[in-house]
Amino acid sequence: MTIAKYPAEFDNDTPLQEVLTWRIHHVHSKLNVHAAKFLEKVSGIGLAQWRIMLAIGPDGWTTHSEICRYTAVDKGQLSRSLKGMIESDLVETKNDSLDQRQQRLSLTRKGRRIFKKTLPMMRERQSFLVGSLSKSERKAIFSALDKLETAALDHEFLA
Amino acid sequence: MTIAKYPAEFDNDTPLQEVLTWRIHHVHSKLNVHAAKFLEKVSGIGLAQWRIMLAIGPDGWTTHSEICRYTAVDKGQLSRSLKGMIESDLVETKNDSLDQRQQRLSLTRKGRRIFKKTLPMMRERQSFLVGSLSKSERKAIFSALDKLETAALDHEFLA
DNA sequence: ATGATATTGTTGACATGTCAACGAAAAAGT
DNA sequence: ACTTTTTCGTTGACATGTCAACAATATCAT
Repeated sequence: MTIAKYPAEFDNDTPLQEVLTWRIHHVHSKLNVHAAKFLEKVSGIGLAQWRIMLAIGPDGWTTHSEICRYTAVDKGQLSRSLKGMIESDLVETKNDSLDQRQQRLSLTRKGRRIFKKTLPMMRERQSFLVGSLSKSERKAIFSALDKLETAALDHEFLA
Repeated sequence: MTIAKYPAEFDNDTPLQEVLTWRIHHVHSKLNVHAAKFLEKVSGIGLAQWRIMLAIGPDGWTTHSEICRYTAVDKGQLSRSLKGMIESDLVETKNDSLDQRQQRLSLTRKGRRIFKKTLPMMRERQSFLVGSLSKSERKAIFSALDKLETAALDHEFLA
């Protein structure tokens, strides 16, 4: 009934090393599920929607492409998510007078209300999670993540 | 054109803390894409398939539920993945004589060939990735991931 | 024994992630 | 000016993740 953390085949030569990506996969999925449940309870919105609200922010007008750069969400996915958020009156749009291609996006009054209610809860959640780490772990995990990211990119050119 | 790493709204009080889950999300997705490309090039199989092959192993007969426990993959997803792998002659099944509900699974000769070719490549990849970390980072990221995982579980009961 | 309960694997439904093609509009090159 | 290239957002296709319902079989309790 217990879940094996480390695939045995990887343990032969290099015991812990091998399974890092595996661990990240699992932890990521648990964190995702947790965030989704939490958000659902707190404000009834989805994780994707929350990320977008965070990128739009409580005031000002953004564009699709700015959100994409900011959140690294796929533009197609963003387009579809926004459609839903406009339908449920979380986001409103207006035309950009200078560039006919883009739309300017902003939270509606309702969206802003939810945003302001949700932000402190999400902060609290993050504090709880990060609070479980020691200071050195906190520092190390960030630099480790950065390094892994660039290592994955570098490796593309080799293999 | 640069991607903002940290959502500004989270930076007010607790600069780095807040975005840990965000960072994990991105790095995980990059690693996933990388693994998929790598596997595609090396042996033409998908990441989900590779995880399953790893769980089955080069010899012996396993069951669906054992693989689920081992890999923490959803059983429905597993069922569907296996269907494809059987079609492409990577996996074969036989009935379990003692329990009519379960099937016993094993790699075919072809599956075993691919497995043996792929394993060292994936080891090499992992070594490359983990090799980019210092020893202390290596240690810290594992314990940090463990703690985050349990913290997410604990938090369910609170909020 | 037999009736309630749990486990195994399949299937359906739906959200999310990833990639590529496309039309419209703007920017750049000549 | 006008052709080429780039950017912006939409849409389609398809893989993956998550949850729940289900039939068949096994286990457990009495």
